[in-house]
Amino acid sequence: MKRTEINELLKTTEAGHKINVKGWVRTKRGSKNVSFIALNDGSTINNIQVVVEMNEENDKLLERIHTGAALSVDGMLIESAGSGQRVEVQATKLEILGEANPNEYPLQPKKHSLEFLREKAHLRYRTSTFSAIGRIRHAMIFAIHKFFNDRGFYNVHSPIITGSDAEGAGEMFQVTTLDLENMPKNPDGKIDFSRDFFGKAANLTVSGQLEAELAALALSKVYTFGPTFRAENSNTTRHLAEFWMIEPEMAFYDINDDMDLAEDMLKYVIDYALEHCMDDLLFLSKRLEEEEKNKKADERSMELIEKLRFVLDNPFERITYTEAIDILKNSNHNKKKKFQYLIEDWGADLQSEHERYLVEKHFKKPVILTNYPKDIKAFYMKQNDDGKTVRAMDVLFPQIGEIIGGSQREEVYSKLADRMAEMHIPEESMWWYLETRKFGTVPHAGFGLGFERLMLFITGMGNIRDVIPFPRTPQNLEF
RNA sequence: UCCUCCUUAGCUCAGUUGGUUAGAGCAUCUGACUGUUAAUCAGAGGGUCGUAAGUUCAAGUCUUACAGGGGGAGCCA
Repeated sequence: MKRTEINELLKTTEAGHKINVKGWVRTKRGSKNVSFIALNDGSTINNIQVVVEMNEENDKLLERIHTGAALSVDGMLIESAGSGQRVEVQATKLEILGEANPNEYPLQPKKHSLEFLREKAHLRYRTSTFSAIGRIRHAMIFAIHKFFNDRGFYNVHSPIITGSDAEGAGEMFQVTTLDLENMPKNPDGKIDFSRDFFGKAANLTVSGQLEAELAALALSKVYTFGPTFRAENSNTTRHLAEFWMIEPEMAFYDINDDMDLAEDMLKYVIDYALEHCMDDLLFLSKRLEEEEKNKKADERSMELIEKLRFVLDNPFERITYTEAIDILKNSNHNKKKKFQYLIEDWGADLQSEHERYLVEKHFKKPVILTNYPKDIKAFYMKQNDDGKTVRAMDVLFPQIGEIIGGSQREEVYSKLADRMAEMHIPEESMWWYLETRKFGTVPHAGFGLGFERLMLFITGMGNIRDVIPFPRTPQNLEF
C-alpha cells in the first residue's frame, strides 16, 4: 500500500479508510489490552498515534519496538477514541523496518540538553527541536529565493574557490593539491604555487560580493546565496567557520534603496515563517518559555511569536553612526560607567554592548546604523563628501547584534583606487574589480545577510551551532 | 586568542563545614492495570564521581596539570 505522510493524515477530515504510514517511534505506552505508539516521519512536528490491540503476534513485535525504531504500519485511519488527538491509526499490520536497541540508542522521550545533542549531531534531527529547526530552515531558504525572484532579481552562483586574497573579510582557508609533506619551493625558500593546481595560491571564498557586483553591473539586480568560509578563530554563539550568506547587489541603488530592500526582505521572511511554520514556531516558543522560567525576571525576553510580530509591525530605526555616538555618550549607562568600554571619542568602533544598548534599551527595536567612519570599514564603500565617513549600513537586531552589513559601493575609479592604495590592497590582484569602474560605472549598493543569524532570530535559539545541521567551528569536525 | 564556569548512573540533576554502604526523576528489565497522551503503580539491575598527580587519619567535596563541554569578549555575517 502507498505510504501517506503524517501531515496529510492529520489534515484528513474523512476517517474510516485504509492507509499505510511509516516513521520513527517517539514513545510507546502499553496496558493489558492495547498499546499506543507515537509515530513521527518528519513531515510535521506532530505525531500520529498508532493503536495496537494486544494479541500473541503483536505482543512479540511490541517487545522489539522502542523509542527510535522505524516502523511501517498498515491500518485504518479512524476518529480517535481518546481525547488527545482527532484521528489515529488502528493498526492491522505492524512491520519493524529498523530496531533501535534501547540500551544503546541515546535519545529518550524527554528533554535533552542542546549540548548533549550537539555531540549526537547524527541523530539530533530526530528530536522535535531539531526537526522543527530543519523545516523552518528550509522554509526560510525558499522564502528568500521567492522574495528576490518575485522582485526581478537573478540568482548568481559566485565561485567557492577563489584566487583573490584581498576581499578583506577575514582569514581564509587555503585550498591546495600540493603535497603537504613535500612542498615545492622557490629559490628564495617560499612555496612555489605555480606548481599548484591553479598555478597560483587558492582559497575558499569569504564573500561572493565582489563577483555579485560584476553581475549586478550587467543584470541590474542579482543575489547570491551560498556557503562562505572564514578561518577566524572565533568561539562564540554567533560565528561559524562555514556559513551561508545571502548577498544582493543592485545597480542604480543608493544607500537608502539598500536599506529599504534590507528591511523589506527581513520582514518578508519573518511574515513567511509566521504564515507557513506556525506549528514549529509554537513548539520552539513553548520550549523557550520553559527555559526562560529559570532566568531572573529582568533577563527574560519577549515571547518568540510576539517578538517576530513586533519586528514585523514596527519600522526599523535609522540613525547615523554620529547620532549613535551622541546617544551612547549622553546615556546614563555611559555616565554611570556601566559600559565596559566607555564611549569618549568619535571614530571608535562600537562594541557589542553598545549595539545591544541601542537596540534593546534605547530604541527597543531593530536599528539601522549608517555613515560609519571610513577607517573602520571596508575599502569598497562609497565615500561621503565629508571625507570622514562612508555609506555603510548595518542592521542590528535584538540579542543577535549585526544581522546585515552592507553599503553603497564606491563607483568612482580614482576614489576607489586611492582607497585601495591607502589600505595596501594590491591593485594587480583586483584589476578586474577596478575595471568595472572604468567601463560604464554606475552607482550601486548591496548587503550581506548571515543566513544562520537570521535563523537564530526566527527560531529564538541561542547558539548558532544549533541552527545549521553540521556546524563547523574551531576544533570541531566530527560530523 | 583572552577571561570565566562546568564535568557524579544511558539522560537530567541533588550530594551539607572533607567523615561510615554516593541519592532522585526519566530510560532499561520484571510484574500490575480495559484507551494511554513524555501514561500510572510496585519492584529490580545500573556509578573505579572526566583523567592523572598531590594535601590529609580520611577526598565526589581541597590543590595542580591535562582532556572535553558551556558562557562572555575580540574578529564579523
